[in-house]
Amino acid sequence: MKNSKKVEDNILRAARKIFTLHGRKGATMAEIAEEAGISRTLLNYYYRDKDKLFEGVFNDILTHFLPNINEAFEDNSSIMEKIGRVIDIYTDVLLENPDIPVFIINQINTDPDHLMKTVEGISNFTETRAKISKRLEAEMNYGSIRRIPTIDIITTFLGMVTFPFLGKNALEKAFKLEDADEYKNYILGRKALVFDTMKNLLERRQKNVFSWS
Amino acid sequence: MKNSKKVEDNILRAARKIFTLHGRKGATMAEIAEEAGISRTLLNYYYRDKDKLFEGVFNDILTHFLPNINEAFEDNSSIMEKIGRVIDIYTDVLLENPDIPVFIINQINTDPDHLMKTVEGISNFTETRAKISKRLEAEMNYGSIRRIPTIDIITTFLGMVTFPFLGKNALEKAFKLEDADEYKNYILGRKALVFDTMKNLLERRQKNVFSWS
DNA sequence: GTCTATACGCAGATAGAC
DNA sequence: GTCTATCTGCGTATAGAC
Repeated sequence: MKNSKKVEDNILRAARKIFTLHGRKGATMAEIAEEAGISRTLLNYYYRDKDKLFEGVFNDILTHFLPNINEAFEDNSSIMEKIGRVIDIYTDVLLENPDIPVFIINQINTDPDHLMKTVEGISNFTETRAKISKRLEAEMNYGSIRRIPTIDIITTFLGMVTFPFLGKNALEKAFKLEDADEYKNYILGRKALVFDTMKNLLERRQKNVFSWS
Repeated sequence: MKNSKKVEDNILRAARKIFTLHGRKGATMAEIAEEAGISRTLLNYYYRDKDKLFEGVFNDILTHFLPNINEAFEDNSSIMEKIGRVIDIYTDVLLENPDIPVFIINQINTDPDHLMKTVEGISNFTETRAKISKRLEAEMNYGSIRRIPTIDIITTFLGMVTFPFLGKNALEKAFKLEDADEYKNYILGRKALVFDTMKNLLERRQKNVFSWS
């Protein structure tokens, strides 16, 4: 049983890579099998068909992409401290799983309904989302952060955190990040920049700072 | 000739949609033909094979994605005015072609070399890039903007501008943007937020503002 | 669990009539 | 330019031996 567990993990890793690269339709069982180092028929033994395999990868990715940020909202730290922690958590998870953002974006574009429904069905997602909204609302009422739409907070955060992973291959070439360490250091150093951006987004300031015309 | 031009444009539009959705491998000629409202064989008449069609879509997209921002760097306006104009240009182009970011991200992940080489071969890309770098360098030396790596400027800009398009379908559902106008207004309103973020990134400030630990 | 052999359908591409 | 018919190969999936 220990060995078959190991094989299954390896299959999931290989399948994730190929599905991310060529999409649900474009990926072939043969290529996944080759990437996993097993035969096509053996792959079919573990996952009876392509759909089952995709669902396996899909669920595996979602559980990683939705790290438990619940805990960050449990203690009595300040809102900016919480945001710093969430940036930390997401950055570290994505450094370990850099292909997750590409996979999710493709899923959003090919089958958004399936994605949203699965996400809502997972553990405490809805609960966590409500908790975060409530906290932000309270902070805005109190005046400790600026009153801006939640969608702006979320897209700014996700855009800043995920884009370096979405464009990884191009960034490495365009900016000559030769080895893996250079890329990793760039990502780690970026945590502070993301935090500063979120701070700038949320902090209270004089009016009309947004207009440039 | 006028009619065949119209048919070709329609094919490119359909092909772009299907390639974006299912990838270069996953997209089928039949589905593209159906989307374009013609038969498979007629599609083969216009584009002899799938590769030719993909290249057609690819080049079409690149010329749109690399709008001529050269002009923005020609006059003697301030650096922030230029950035405001570039945000304007990109936002407007992407509103007209919202699937471009997804297509590019997938291309980055499946065949980055091909992408980089094609980009470098296009019009005045290299020249424009050099001009922008030079200008940023000069501003940093002069002290009018903060000294930060170009990669941070580029990823912040591209992440802020493209993410709402990459995640369009999910954002519309999560934040109940029911009709097309609501999404468009959100994107247009976001221009100011992107500008403010870039301003915050580039403006000079006291040291250590980046640390939160 | 892992292999070989095989069946079946789908997708790409061309020939040739009109 | 647009159609019908057809060839060929690839990909999925299962049967069955070991």
